[in-house]
This record gives sequence, C-alpha cells and structure tokens, in this order.
Amino acid sequence: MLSKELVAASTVPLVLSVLTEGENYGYALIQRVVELSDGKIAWTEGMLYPVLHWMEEQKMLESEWKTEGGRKRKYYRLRQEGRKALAQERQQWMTVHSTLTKLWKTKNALT
Amino acid sequence: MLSKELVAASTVPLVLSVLTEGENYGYALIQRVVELSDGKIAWTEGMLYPVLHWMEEQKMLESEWKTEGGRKRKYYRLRQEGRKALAQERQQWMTVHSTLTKLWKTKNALT
DNA sequence: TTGACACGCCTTGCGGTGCTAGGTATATTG
DNA sequence: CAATATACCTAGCACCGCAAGGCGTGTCAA
Repeated sequence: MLSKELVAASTVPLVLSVLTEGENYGYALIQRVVELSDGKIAWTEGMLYPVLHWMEEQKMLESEWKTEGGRKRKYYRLRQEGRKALAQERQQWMTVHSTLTKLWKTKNALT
Repeated sequence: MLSKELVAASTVPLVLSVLTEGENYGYALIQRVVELSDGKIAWTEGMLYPVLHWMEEQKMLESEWKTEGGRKRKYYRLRQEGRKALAQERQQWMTVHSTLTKLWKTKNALT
C-alpha cells in the first residue's frame, strides 16, 4: 500500500510512461500498472479519470473514442507536450532518487 | 524546480534519511538537502517545520534544544518508529522506481 | 432469462492539508 | 547600527484528492 503522497507524485509520470508503449485506454492503464508493479500500485478509477482529463487539457495527451466488439473505449495517445513533460518528470524523479540513494548507500541497519 | 507532488512525496523520506547521518536541526537539514541534491531540492522553512513537528508527534523523531554559541537550535534524532518508517518509505519508493524504470528501459527518444 | 459480475466511463462534494506570508529573536559583518 | 544570515514558529485558507455513487453494455452461469 503506497502513501497517498507517493501515489500523487507518480501518477502523471506513470501514465506518460505507459503511453510510450502505445495508445491505451483508462481502464487498461490501471491494469497495466497493476501488472508492472506486481500488484503494488492499484489505482482507483475515481482518481485516474480526472487526471487523464487534466492531462488532455494540458495538451500532454489526445484522446479518441473507439468501439471494439460493442465496447466503447477512450484511447489516449502521447502528444509532443507529453513527451516533453515526461522528460522533465523523469529528470525530477532522478534528482530525488539520486539524492535518496546517496543517503542510502552508507550502510545502515536497514533492509 | 520540482513539482509540489514530488516534494510532498519525498520530504518525509529525505528527512528520515538525512537523520541516519546523525542528529541535526531544521535549518541545517534544509542546507544539507540543498547540498546533496546539487541545489535542486530547496525546501522553505515554512513547509519543513510543520513536517518536523508532525513527525515528532508520530514518534518518528525526538527533539532536544541545544544552545551553541548563543544560538538556540532544536536537534532532531531518529527513533525506532522512524527507522521502521524509513524502511517502509524506502520500499515504497523502490516499488515506484522499479515500475518506472521498467518502462524507461525500452529505449525511447528521451534524455 | 435473469441476475451477478466484469468492463468501461464519468462527476460531485467536502474533509483534509500544503505552504505562503508574516512573525520573533540573536549573531555577525561591515 | 544596518543589513544579512541564522533559527525557529504558526495562522489561515485556497486548493484538491478521491471515495462514493451513477450510467450503460457484454458475458456467463444457473
């Protein structure tokens, strides 16, 4: 179970990153992240959809409705702005990560 | 400049991690993190002190006033609860990190 | 054929909280 | 004696995460 702060911080970068694999729709994004994280990251729909809408508003994503076998799905695709945002998010993430790992390197009695 | 979400997610783990180096006081924690992050993580006092108080309330930290050369400083020290919290935070962080890196490994046109 | 469950999308509402802004006080430097 | 760095504190409220609830369709077992 992740802290809500960490969930908040990782949602946008994760969505952007998953979409580099190709366009995908909300419900499937949730499942893909569960899969990649070994069940440890389990988003609720109620938190994801608003984020997706916001990201589209920010021009990071574009969406398109498709119907397959009677099922209506809203597919999201990365836009240029989204790729730029991902590069930034990634850099920010690595900044924090390297700061943390510097401190973790010094052996302390932790697992 | 880090996103506020990432700042929120990393403050507690960073404080805990820095304190594994030994007891320290608020103002110095800010400077230590600036140093470790190469100037990229710059907390304001207004956001850090409430976090410190909250962490003490949670029994993660204990504090002690010391006066050195006329300067009154409130030193914080890790408690057992804090070490446990750190181990957890660390695990959570690595969960997200490994999920992200899985997606980043597949070469895409990003720096 | 009907009910239950999985799929798939959506939004309202408000409890909780992040952090700006502003405050106090002392040491140092020039 | 100003100005700056050090060092700590908190009130207040704008903001927002997300639980909860809603809608409709496909599928499958009983």
